[in-house]
Amino acid sequence: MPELPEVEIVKQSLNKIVKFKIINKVLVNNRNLRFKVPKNFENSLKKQKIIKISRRSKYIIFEIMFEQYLIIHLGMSGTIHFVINNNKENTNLSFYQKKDLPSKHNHIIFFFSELKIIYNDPRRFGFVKIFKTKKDIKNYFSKLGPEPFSSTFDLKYLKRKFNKSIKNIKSSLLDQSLVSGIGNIYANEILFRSKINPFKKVKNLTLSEIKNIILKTNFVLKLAIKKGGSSIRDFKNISGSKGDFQNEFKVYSRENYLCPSIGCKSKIIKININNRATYYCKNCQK
DNA sequence: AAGAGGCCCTGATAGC
DNA sequence: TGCTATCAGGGCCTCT
Repeated sequence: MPELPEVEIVKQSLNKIVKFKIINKVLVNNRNLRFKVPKNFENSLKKQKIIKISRRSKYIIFEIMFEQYLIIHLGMSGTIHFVINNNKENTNLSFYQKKDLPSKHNHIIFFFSELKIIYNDPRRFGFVKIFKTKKDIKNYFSKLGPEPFSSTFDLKYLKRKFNKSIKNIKSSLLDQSLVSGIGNIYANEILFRSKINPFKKVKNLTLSEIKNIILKTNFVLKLAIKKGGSSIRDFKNISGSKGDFQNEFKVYSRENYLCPSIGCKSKIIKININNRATYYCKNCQK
């Protein structure tokens, strides 16, 4: 599920339902996530007020009074959903209520006065962390490259980085220290729409190709956010409804389908690059 | 020291 | 039906 657009959707929903609310209680059912959930986790958050929820790359950040930061990473299979308390059926939050809740793998539950937030993650590649100072969280994110929408993710920046790299463009887009938030689905989709072969060495990209990559990165990610993200296996937003971007896939998970470009008779190829499934059209992507 | 590969884990699906 | 193998949206760690 979770690349930048999906995490962005979750973040937006969380702001609608728990911003300015107080965490009454935290229950950890399973501490064995990607990293062990620390012993003081529950107590650090108990009775604390959430100021706002933001996002950096694929991380959700809860800013909590006073000067405390909770980050949640959803890994490969993490989802967040919520349940309204029985006695509050008719709150204005009912609209978001999730219909059928997963029962297994509900590892962490955050209780609020009229609802609870549940962190579910079958594969447990996700994790939570708490930072006590702004400096600590800043430091934690210091290795991340710019956000794709940020003005520092520009032609000059990429050209400079690409000149020093022997990598191909596909693995570069997945390199979170180059640009943060793009995952395997969107890397494939961005390259198709840029008409660039995933194997192409970044050193050999022309200026107009790099420009195009920036443009298409923005286009694809923004469209995905607008469509509510991609749902390919499990739920997506916190209400359990699916996103629509999977219907916009041009190449991802479309091996042997006809290339969607008008007039192109080639079939979409699937091949591994750095152990990640890579889909592309040999004819359109040079 | 950048870059490639292994690995953490469960569940869905494909193939026999 | 029931087994085994393969694959999945990520990122940390180790080795070269």
